Amino acid sequence: MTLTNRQTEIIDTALKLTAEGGIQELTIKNIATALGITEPAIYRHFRNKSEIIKTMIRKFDEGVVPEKEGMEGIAAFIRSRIRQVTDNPSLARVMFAEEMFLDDPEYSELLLSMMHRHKNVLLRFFQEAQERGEIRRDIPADLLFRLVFGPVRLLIKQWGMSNHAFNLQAHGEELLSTLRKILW
Amino acid sequence: MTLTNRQTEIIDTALKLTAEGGIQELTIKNIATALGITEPAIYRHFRNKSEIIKTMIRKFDEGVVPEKEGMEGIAAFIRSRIRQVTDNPSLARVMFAEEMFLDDPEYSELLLSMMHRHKNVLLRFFQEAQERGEIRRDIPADLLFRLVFGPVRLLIKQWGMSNHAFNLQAHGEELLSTLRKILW
Amino acid sequence: MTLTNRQTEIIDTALKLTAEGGIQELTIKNIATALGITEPAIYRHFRNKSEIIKTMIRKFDEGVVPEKEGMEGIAAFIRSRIRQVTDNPSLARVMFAEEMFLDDPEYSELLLSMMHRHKNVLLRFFQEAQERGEIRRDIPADLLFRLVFGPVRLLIKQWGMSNHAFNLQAHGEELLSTLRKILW
Amino acid sequence: MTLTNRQTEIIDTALKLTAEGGIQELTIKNIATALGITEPAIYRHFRNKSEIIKTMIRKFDEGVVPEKEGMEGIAAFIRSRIRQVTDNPSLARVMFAEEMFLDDPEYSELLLSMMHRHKNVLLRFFQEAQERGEIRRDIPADLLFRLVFGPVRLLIKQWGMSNHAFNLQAHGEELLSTLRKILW
DNA sequence: CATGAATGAGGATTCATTCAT
DNA sequence: CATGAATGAATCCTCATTCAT
Repeated sequence: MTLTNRQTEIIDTALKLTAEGGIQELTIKNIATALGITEPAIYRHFRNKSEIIKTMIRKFDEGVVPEKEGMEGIAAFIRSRIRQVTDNPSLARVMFAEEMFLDDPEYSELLLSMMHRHKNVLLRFFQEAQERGEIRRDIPADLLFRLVFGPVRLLIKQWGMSNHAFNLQAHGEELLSTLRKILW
Repeated sequence: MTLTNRQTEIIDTALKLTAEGGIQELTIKNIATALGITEPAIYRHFRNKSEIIKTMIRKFDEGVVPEKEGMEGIAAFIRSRIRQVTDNPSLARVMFAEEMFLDDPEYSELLLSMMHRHKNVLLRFFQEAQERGEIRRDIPADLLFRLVFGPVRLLIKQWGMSNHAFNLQAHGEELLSTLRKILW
Repeated sequence: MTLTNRQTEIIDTALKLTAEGGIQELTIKNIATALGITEPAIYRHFRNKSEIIKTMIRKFDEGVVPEKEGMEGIAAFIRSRIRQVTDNPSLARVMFAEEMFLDDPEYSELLLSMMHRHKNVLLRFFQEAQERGEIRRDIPADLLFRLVFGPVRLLIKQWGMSNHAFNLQAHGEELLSTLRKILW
Repeated sequence: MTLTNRQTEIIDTALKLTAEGGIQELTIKNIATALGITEPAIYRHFRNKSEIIKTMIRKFDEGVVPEKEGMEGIAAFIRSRIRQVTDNPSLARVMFAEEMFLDDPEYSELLLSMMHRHKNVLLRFFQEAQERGEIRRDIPADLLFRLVFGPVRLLIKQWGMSNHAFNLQAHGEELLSTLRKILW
């Protein structure tokens, strides 16, 4: 996914608009106005709105899957998510808002496939962590996934909804160490 | 919040439409068509679309706050959420999708105030639970909230996104007992 | 095909616009303005522009196929076409302009199927006429079709392009009797 | 009308596009894409779209008027039309579709003046043919024109609409000899 | 001779809402 | 309690054309 400068600008604007006002605010006109150009100009850079949204969604996914193993992999995944979100704070309000893209099956499928891909990677991490004794063994991987990523999602969401009122990174580390503590 | 029959029908339809296709599918026309009436007829029952959405949002909140204390209160809260959602499965895809209502400050405030109210009640429960020794004391209440309700939210969301592919109540109980175990 | 009053008005306007300025002039806005209403109002009466065009095309076909036989059938067909066109002069510039509707396969198919239906009826008439000795037998039916309907089409087209500068009915009768004479 | 190579390519593409999808498909973008160049490049070769269309229309007229007399002239005219169309099959669907160019008076006038010029030449041929006894004298020239060119037009149109499903030249000769026979 | 980026005008369509009946 | 007909505002998108490079 290599984007031109203008394309990146458009996607970033789209992200910001969606984060601030929901999908309803994501209109071609709003993007164009925010960029100081006219609506038709957008179409030189993306075939249609659908392509913009799909490119935006694909951005949620950028380089999150780490090349580690076990508990290390899990921690790396969480940290990469947090880094991604602090780098581009708009993501915090959009990344886990799958419902916002429900209207077009194309989007929901894209999102769902991303979710599943991540989940599979993480389930493997959990299994490894259990085998290595990094995590207690009496909790099924599925449940572990929920116990770990439920809080991570909620933390990021709270950070977004609070307009970044607290230090996400610090809270992320705190969450991580607490998770380590209670899951073993 | 006493609703006439027709009003209840309208809200339920609104809920279903939003759950299935996102906010974008929630149009007066879609509600009217689903109910087999015409668009102007809707306005006999609600002043405008805004009222419909706000009534819908208020439904997320129905009788969730239990009159218990400590760990009992927390468990009761979670069980009441799960009951609410199994009673009206559409809620699962809508209830925690705050981002969907971002476009109108009126909605986000309503939602946010609900979130805060719940959070305060729950923080009290956590404190009580810690004081009573039902929950370990070395985790700040804020973090506890995330650790408990992150997974609950994710569980309900997964149930909704999977089109109710698993037994939510059973998974809820499993989650609850695991939480008790690890937070001990 | 029963149309409401408004629908008939819309189709008649569409016909007139197309006749006067070609397909390019057939816009929802032009129809609406001609009728003194706004564009969205049109959509109360037709699902979309496509339905308007298809309804318009179907009008070319109204009651043209006579219940006669042989030469009588042919004459009746021609006279009914001429009557149809004098009743609604806009038809003259549209009816045989199949190329105007080339952009949508739905239209061209509709048009083509109409053409074929008519052709089949007429080929039968020609055959009957030849069997009865009303028409000379040394010309294949296909060619007869061209010899008769080529001139009819051209006559109607000339009438339309000349802004109805001559008496179509009289010229039609003249053409008819000449055809009888030369095809003897 | 001397055209550069690129101009000829543009006109041929325009012709093909119009033949295949009607005037609506004749856009600068479609021409450019078909030629593998960008839209602004078109404007190096034609001042504007109007010039393209007018050049295209003028092509309908290329070398059709023969230097013969009487029946010979008529036959030559028909044969030249058929040759023109077999040389460039797209013409078959465009040449006699005057209605397609109705939206701009400039085009319709151009087309009409062409039609009239041809008609005058042909009327002279008919007159000569009648004087020479090549054609029966009891039919007015106007009507003769319709009787001959109605079928010719229809034949060419049928050939175009059928995607050149039959041998146009052979059918043309058959039509010609039949015309000779019945008009004698 | 060609492109990349842009624009003003206009296209079809949808939306929430109103009003007379 | 409901409908039929309408509207203003907004949506996405396409078109011919321009201009700097």
